[in-house]
Amino acid sequence: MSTLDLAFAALADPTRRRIVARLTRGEVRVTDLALPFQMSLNAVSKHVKVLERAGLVRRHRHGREHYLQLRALPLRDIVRWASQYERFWNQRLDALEVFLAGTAADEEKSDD
Amino acid sequence: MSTLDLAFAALADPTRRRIVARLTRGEVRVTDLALPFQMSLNAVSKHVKVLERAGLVRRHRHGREHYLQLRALPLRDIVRWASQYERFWNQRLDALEVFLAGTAADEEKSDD
DNA sequence: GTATCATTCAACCATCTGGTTGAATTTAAC
DNA sequence: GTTAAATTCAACCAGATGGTTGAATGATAC
Repeated sequence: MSTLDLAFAALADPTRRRIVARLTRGEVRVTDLALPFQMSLNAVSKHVKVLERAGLVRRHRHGREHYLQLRALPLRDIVRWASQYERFWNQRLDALEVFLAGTAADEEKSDD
Repeated sequence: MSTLDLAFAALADPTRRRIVARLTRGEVRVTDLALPFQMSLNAVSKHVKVLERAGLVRRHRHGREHYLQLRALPLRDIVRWASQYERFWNQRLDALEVFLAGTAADEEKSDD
């Protein structure tokens, strides 16, 4: 599986996106991370492992505690990949915009 | 499932990302779309449906032919979501960069 | 050293996924 | 109107996913 595959797949789960969001506030232990979630610690632990495999989380052990840290580079790759298509979301959003855009045609082949 | 969930999940598959890329060159029929892929037409058809459900592809029928069109807005949502974390991939890429960055500390809590 | 805390490992389960094949549907072609 | 084309639908299958519970591991506390 490619790194992009892994990153996209990891972020497809809302629990894992919440974990990513949580990690912006700094390192957390697995147990603390799991607290606000309505699922077992084991389930959260598995989610963390998915994020780790995607390179989105780094872990460093300190005794029996595992501290988790955000690793954002895969997010940059995702932004880069998706940004290729920027010109496609700026154009032809819906019929109204087509109308409003009116004569301001751009170079792309137009179809509806 | 949220729209972000669906978009991330849809893009986690390399075949579907190839389909998205292909659609930037304009509309295609399902059959033509399927040609370069080493899988059955049915498999491609299913991939297209996943992209449709995620709002990344629009279909309009013209007789018995289904023309597929890229819908890029969900990609914009993904870029928006991931870009929240930009500050996290610009900082502390690895130990070397930390060293090179040297005294140029920023406001975020530092941990390793 | 024994009890306890933080975490993972392992097994299990239901559901989803990505592929297949074969039949059905709808439209075009002759 | 029969044949053929474009596509989906349906059933099936193997493997992944997201959750559970219970046991194992490893470090701390006392």
